[in-house]
Amino acid sequence: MADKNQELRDKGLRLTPQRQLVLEAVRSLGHATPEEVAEKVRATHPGINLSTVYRNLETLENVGLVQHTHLGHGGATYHAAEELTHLHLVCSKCGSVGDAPIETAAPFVNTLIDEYGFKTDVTHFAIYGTCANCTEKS
Amino acid sequence: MADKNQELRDKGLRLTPQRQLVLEAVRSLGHATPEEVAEKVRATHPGINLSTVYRNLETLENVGLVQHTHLGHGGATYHAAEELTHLHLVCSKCGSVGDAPIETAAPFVNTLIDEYGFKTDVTHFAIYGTCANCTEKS
DNA sequence: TTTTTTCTGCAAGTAATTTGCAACTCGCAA
DNA sequence: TTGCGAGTTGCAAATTACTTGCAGAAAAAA
Repeated sequence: MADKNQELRDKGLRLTPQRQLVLEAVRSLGHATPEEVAEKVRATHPGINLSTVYRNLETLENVGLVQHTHLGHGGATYHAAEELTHLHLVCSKCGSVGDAPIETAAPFVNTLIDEYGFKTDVTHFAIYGTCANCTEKS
Repeated sequence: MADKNQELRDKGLRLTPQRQLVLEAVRSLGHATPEEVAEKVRATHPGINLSTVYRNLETLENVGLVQHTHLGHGGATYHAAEELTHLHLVCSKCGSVGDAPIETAAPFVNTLIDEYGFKTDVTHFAIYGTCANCTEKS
């Protein structure tokens, strides 16, 4: 607990219960929209305000503890920064979010750098497509 | 002109001036948000309504003449279907949209299919990163 | 031309996120 | 341990981006 306090204070942030709850929620949920984070937090702290969740997600992102990804359809989803070691495979049929190790894209990433000077981090955005499940069904 | 009329009629669509203007705007703009399409169309046809633009983009997408991509930040961008033969390299620093041929990602796409059964079309979403220009500057 | 049916404009409605502001509270400092 | 000041919160209103309902307008078919 002391560590966690430190972790936030080190970034120059105040240690408020709301802030801690938001960070814990993001970490335990893996992938989550702001709405889902709020829901999770409210399970133990009903009074928390949605805009507080939004503000804390932004703040935590600024100090590098969480990051967000656009999984399409306007909604951003957040995850803890330390979990960003995989690609997001989002199924546009069923909406499921799968993972694949980052190495899968390594050659692709290198090609983009070598040929276009474009440095990309494939963990920061979603890869859209159709998952194995949905492919079978159709 | 007769061809273009045919092109829409063949899809079972009515040939309205608004529709034609929206399609032309998408084709001439390359990448564009609904707002930008509306702006372009209004340059020659001030009376056109924004919801008409949205509805036409949706309609045109349904018949396969245009497609949209999520270039992050909630906003969808549209482009003519015939142009969809490249990846979108979006710079998160300067916002510029670059292109790369689809072959660049072919091995990556194949790996996803082979190992995860995940079928993706990399032209449908943006690849985020930092463009060569912005990399130099920093 | 008349009829049928799709489109359009307008206005109101949503959903998701942001912002202004007064009240609050965390952390340092006395 | 108490007090102060800056960072935070809650609330309500504002904004943004898009959607929807509907009546009248205008294509295409008859």
